[in-house]
Amino acid sequence: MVSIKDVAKEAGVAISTVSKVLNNYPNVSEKTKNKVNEVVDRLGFVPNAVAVSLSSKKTGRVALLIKLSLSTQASDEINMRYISGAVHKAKELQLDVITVFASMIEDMTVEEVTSYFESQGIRGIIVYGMTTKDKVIHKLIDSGHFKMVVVDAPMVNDSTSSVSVDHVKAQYDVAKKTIIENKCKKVLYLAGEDTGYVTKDRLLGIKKLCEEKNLKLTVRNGQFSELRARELTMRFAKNADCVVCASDMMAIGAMKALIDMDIFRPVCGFDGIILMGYVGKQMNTVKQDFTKISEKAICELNRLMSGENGRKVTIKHELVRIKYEDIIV
Amino acid sequence: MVSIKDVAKEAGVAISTVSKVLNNYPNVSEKTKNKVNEVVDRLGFVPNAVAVSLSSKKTGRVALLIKLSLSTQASDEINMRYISGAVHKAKELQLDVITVFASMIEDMTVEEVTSYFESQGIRGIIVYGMTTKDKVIHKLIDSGHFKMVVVDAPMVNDSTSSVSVDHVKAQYDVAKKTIIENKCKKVLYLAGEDTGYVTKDRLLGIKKLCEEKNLKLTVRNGQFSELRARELTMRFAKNADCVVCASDMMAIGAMKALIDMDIFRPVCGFDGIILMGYVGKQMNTVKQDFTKISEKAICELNRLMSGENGRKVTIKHELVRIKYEDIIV
DNA sequence: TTGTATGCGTTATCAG
DNA sequence: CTGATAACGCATACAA
Repeated sequence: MVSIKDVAKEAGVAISTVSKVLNNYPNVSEKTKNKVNEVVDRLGFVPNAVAVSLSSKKTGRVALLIKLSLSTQASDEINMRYISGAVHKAKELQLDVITVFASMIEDMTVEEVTSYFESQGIRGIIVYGMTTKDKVIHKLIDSGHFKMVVVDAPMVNDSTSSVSVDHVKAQYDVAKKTIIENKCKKVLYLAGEDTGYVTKDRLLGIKKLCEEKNLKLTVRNGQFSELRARELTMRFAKNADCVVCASDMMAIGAMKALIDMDIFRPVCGFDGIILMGYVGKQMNTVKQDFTKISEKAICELNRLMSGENGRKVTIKHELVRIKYEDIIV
Repeated sequence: MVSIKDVAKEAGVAISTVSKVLNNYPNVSEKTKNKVNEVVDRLGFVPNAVAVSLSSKKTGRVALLIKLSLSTQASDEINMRYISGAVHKAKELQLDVITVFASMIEDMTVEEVTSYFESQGIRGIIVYGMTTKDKVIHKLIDSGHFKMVVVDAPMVNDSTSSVSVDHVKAQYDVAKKTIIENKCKKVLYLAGEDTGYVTKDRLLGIKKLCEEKNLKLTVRNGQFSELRARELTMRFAKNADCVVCASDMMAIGAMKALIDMDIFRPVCGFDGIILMGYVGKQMNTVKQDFTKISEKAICELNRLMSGENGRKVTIKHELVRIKYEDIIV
């Protein structure tokens, strides 16, 4: 392993000089700069990241905190998009990423979590899919100990940014499109887990729409569960003329139930997962670009880590219909 | 941040003594051991992983090298299982994991890849889904520079282990079951990408079966593609009485094609992904426990890193039929 | 059994 | 503009 010492010796300069040209310090003559760079290239020297972070006390190390709740198709797809978006962007920004699953820290106290991350040299954390019940994460955010970005939760303070699509508007938009296309009057809305922040927002969206359009709205808690959506659809769909769902998995459950019941109701979902193409019936849904959301989250974390303050970042969404022909590869 | 120095001072001993009790060295009196441990607990001291690895020159740091080939349902599900299995087991073994996507190193030379991983303090690498065309990875393995575990590829040497199910037997088993259940005579086999190591093995399995049972075998290259499987099924399924596929995605493509063609042929797949439950028809398939495979891979890497030699590890598979009722949550 | 001293590879602070 | 030198937090050979 070629170290800075080797470079220094070979170039006939001091270690500190090499360090300076590596880090683009001023006050280094062009001549020595060139000489050092030449040697660096020739020897294929790459700074030892471990030593750099020990010395500089800055790790640029980031943790992705991911919930592996239900092991459904949907969550796998979404989490993979999150991870790959983050990892790629992180490499670009020279950050180092580790993946942590919520289950790994679930019975730790804030202090334990803090020292765990600290011992790992973590400076920033991205939290995906946080709920109101995640007390430890709330405390972590309040402590201001780490720079944090929460995806799909409204936390913002000096060291915390939030990144998400506009769930209120997105739910409003997709439902409106579906309802107008089918001239509906009575909406069955299957909401998500009531501990989720997005659940509240999406509910706001559908309520706003129904008030505006003067539609009858029935809300049931489907807990983001395909099975639960299936049951609720069986029970309540007859009295409605469309089923608006707060997630694609619920939309799929609802649609499959309707097919089994042999009645037709337009259904719309939320997320834009590939599985929507396999159900046999097309549905409107909100396409969230999870990769991009995660890239933005990394960028935002980078911003925070360079000293800037937290803020709210909103990502654009898109309305789509997912067909089998479109997704088959 | 509480350091070893603080602990030493508080406990009234030398830093080296603290280090010794932390690392369970012999020759430390019970008394000081207790005292130190008490202080460690009280102060909530956790060793700084960065400093540890710089000092010991051993990082225990591991990279997961993942291919993000086609962004299909299947690969997301499989990769998430791989990642979560590895991350969890790694935490248990006190290893530190980073995720790297093949695309991030695809246009690097071996030297560049080596110094990249080296600079990141990586000592071991798990390669998922390697193909015969991955020249750089081959060279990396030959170099013996890192401890490596290849999942689904037959590489083994002093510093390299392979982990996978027995693809020959698995393909043989699942096809046999399907063929016997349906009394088939003429098999259409849709093989995978011919650069994949598993492709060869699975092909061996089906060939063996067909010879044994004296069945007519037609082999076509479906490239693990759902679309390609669809096309091939449309073209060739009429002349066969069953379709054996080297992957679930192809099985799904084939089954959907058969439904559209309005003819029936038993179809079997390979992998055991959840999506199989959404196709409407049940199929036999091989269930690979990707989480466990990845856990084993980490264990194996840990073994290699503690000085042992590479070997071949085989994981058990299972034959299943995936029904919608089973997977809905 | 315990403590001292040195080094790991780098950055940063000073003199020169 | 350049070069010693002291950190960073910990491990470890060696001395006591």
